[in-house]
Amino acid sequence: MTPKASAKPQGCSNAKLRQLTRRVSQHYDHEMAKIGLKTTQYSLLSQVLHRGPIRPGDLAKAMVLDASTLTRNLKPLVAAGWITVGVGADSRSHLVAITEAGHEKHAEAQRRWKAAQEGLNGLLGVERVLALHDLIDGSLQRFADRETESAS
Amino acid sequence: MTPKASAKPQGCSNAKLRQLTRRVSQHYDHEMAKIGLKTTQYSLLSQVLHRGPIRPGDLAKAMVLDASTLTRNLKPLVAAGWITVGVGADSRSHLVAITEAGHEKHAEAQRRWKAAQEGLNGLLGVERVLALHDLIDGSLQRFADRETESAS
DNA sequence: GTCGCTCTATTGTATATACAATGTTTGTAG
DNA sequence: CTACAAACATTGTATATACAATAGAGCGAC
Repeated sequence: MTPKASAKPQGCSNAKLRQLTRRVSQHYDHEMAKIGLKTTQYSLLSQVLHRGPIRPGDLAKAMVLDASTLTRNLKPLVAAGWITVGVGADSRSHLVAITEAGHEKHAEAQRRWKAAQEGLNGLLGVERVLALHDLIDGSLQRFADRETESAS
Repeated sequence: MTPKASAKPQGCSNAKLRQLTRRVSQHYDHEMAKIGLKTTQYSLLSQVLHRGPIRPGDLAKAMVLDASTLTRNLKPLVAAGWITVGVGADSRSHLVAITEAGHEKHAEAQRRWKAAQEGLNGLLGVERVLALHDLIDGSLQRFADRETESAS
């Protein structure tokens, strides 16, 4: 038996992940704060730009977010006039879309995002970031697969 | 130039990380919910058990948490009688400690935590989890190093 | 000794997050 | 056609999170 095969993760995977997420989000937030945005808001704006107009439920699924969380996260963006939530074909469903002002804000924010992204690459090293992306993507896929299975 | 050297991370590192954290935290939370705890609360209980009695500021630093966040996260645990916040030697500093009931709750919760941890290992694969731990630890170290530098 | 500076922690305010409960609309069984 | 189930989104409630502002206690300079 190789050492690798018998090694077991030490410490709480969840706690470690949350710690790193706090650090990284703060890094991005400090950049975004210069233009009055949170990184979560930039993410949302970006997703609506690329996927919208889209129903809230579908957007929540795409972002791996609870639908109720999405509803609440949209509020400040709607209040700022960057996003609209209108009625869809079906009167019980809605449609989320980006506005002109939203487009402009996104373009402005994208420059900050790139700065933050490159800052992180510099701090952690590009190879480490690439490795992290791979592991995260693979892990997210496992979660997604499990959901698909259980639905069958 | 090798392909590896020129590769750049695609997509937002922060968004990816947050997505995975949501998934993983939900996984742990579903296990912890059986005994009426959030995983963040288990983490806190665990840290106070191992490090306490400890001053709030020191605990916050150790957990990479804002001091104000710690103050608030302690409240439900203090209300439940698992943790106490008393005065320290210096009358402006406090001391956080675990109670008898806190010990018992922690022991109960630890069994759930182990189940969640092993469930995650099974879902993602032990090697992937190990690789994630390494990358997270290395990344956290980079952040910590930067702080030390800037303080010098 | 007292005025200001630093250290420590908490409270004010806003967002992020999720589960449970609710409301509203649509479809369907009878 | 009516009563019930399914689909969709939101609101109720609680915790997590951070920055800014506040409060209170020690410590030094003079």
